Amino acid sequence: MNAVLSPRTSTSSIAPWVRSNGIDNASFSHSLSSTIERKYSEHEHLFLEGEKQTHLFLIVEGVVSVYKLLSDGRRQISSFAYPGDIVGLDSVGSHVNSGEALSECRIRCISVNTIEKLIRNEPGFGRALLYLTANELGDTREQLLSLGRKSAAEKLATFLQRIALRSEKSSDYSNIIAIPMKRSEIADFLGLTVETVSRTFTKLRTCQVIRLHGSDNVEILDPDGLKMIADGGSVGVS
Amino acid sequence: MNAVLSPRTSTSSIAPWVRSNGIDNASFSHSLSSTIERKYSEHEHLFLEGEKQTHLFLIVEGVVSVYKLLSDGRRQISSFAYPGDIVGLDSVGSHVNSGEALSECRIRCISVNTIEKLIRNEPGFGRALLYLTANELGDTREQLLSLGRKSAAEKLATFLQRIALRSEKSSDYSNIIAIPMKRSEIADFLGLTVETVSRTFTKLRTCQVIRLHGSDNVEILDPDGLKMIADGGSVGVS
DNA sequence: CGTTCTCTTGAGATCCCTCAACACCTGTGG
DNA sequence: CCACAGGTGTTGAGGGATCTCAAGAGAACG
Repeated sequence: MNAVLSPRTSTSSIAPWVRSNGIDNASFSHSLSSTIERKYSEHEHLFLEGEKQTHLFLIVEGVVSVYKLLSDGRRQISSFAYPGDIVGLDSVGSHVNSGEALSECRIRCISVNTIEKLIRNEPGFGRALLYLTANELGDTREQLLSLGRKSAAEKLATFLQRIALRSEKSSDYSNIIAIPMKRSEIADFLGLTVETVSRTFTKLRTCQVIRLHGSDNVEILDPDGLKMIADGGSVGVS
Repeated sequence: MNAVLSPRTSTSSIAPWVRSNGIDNASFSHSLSSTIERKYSEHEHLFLEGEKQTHLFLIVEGVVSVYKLLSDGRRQISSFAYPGDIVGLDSVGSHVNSGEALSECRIRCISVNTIEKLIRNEPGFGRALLYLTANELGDTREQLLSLGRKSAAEKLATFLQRIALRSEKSSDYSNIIAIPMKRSEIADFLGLTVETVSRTFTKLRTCQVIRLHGSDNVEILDPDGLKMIADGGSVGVS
C-alpha cells in the first residue's frame, strides 16, 4: 500500500499482500484482475481530498503520491504508493487526501460497491484488506516518528532505507536504487525544504554513505552506516 | 480508536464505531462485552513495541498513549486513545508501538483468536474493524500534516481543537476542556519540547484564544480564532 | 515543611528555512 | 547547430523558529 513505508510487502506483483498474509486468494485475485485497468498520465489525479470515495486504486505500474494541502499551499505527502499497493482507503465516505500519479501509471480502479461485494462474498478478502490497512497504519506511525523526532539527516537516511526495500533493483547485484520522485516531493514527504534535502544528500555523499548517479539514482555504499544514521545511533552526522 | 484524531467517533460508549458505520451489532456488542475487563494502573503498559500481538484493547475508561521510541530516548506519541477506542491494531503479528495507560484505566482485552473468530462468524465485524482502521489511518495522516508542515502554534491549536471534540465536557455548556495528559506528553505528540508547548500555551492565552484553569483545563474563548490558527489561515500568530 | 514533580519563563545556541545565485538538463525554434 | 527558456538540483549567506540549558514558581505528598 505504502511504498516507502511498507517493507513488509516488498514484491511488486499484483496484490502481494494477500500472499504475505497467507490468505487463500484464488478467486480473490481473479475478482480483482477482472476490474478495469486505466492509464493515468503524469500529474493526473486519481482522487482529490474532499471528493466522495467511489473507488479504491490498485497500482499496477508507476508511482502515486498521496498528500494533503494547507490553505496557503504547504503540502504534506502522506505516502508514495508503488505497484502492488492500494490507495484510497484512509477514510470511509470521502477522501481525506488527494492522490496523484507521479509518473505515467497503470492502475486498477475498484469501485466501493465491488469492494463491499467482495467483503461479503469472498472469505478472507475483508480480513486481508484489514491487515493491509493495519500495516499501513503502522507504517504511517513510523513516519510520525521521523517527522516529529528525527533530524534532516536521520529523516533522509530512513527514507532511503525504506525506498531501497521497495525499489525494484535496476541491476540485481548493485545497491543502486532508483528514486522516482523529485527533490521537492521528498521534501514534502519528510517535512523539509528542497534546499535542505539537497544539502542533506550532499552531506551523506560527503560521509561516503551514499553515491549519487545522476540526481535520481542512489548507490548505498554503507548500508550499516545508513542504518546507524536512520535510527539516530550515529554520532558523526546530525 | 484514536482519541485526539478521531472526531468521527466522538461518543465514548463502548464500540461506538459500530454504530457510526451503521452496522448491525446486536450479537457483535454482546461478543465484545463478554470479554474480560481489566484494570491498568497509571503508567502500566498494555503492550510493548516488538512484543507478539496477542490482544486488541478496547478502552472502557481512562486514556492510553501509543508511542514509539528511538534508541537515545526520543519519543513520538502516535495517538491518545479514549474510551470507545481500540488500540493494538497497527500491524499484524507483533506490535510496532508501545501502549501505556496515562491514568488508571478499565480496558477490555480481546485475544486475536477471538478477533479472528468474530471476523469469520459475525457478519459485519471485519468490515467494521476495517472501517475503523481506515479512519484511524486518515487521522494519522492528518497528524503527519501537523508534524511535517505546521508551526508550534498551529500544532497546538490543532491539538486543542481535536481534543475538544473527544473530550467529555466536564460542564455541558462551557467550553472548558479537560486535558488528561501532561505537557511532556503533548510535546511528544506534537514533536515539540515541553518548553515550547508551555510557551505556546502562553501565546494562545495572550491572544485571548484560550484561558487556562489550572494547567490541565482549557477554556476555548474563541473557537473561530483557534480554527484559523489550526488551519494555518491566521496572520497574527506564528 | 522539605521533597519531588510539573509547569513556566528567560537567555543563548542551533538547525533548518528563506532568499538568492548559479549550474545542469531538456526541448524548442530560429 | 546554437540560443533560449523552463524546470530541476545545488550551494551560499543570513535570519528565525525552536531547542538547550538554567532558574524559579506552583502543586502534590509524605
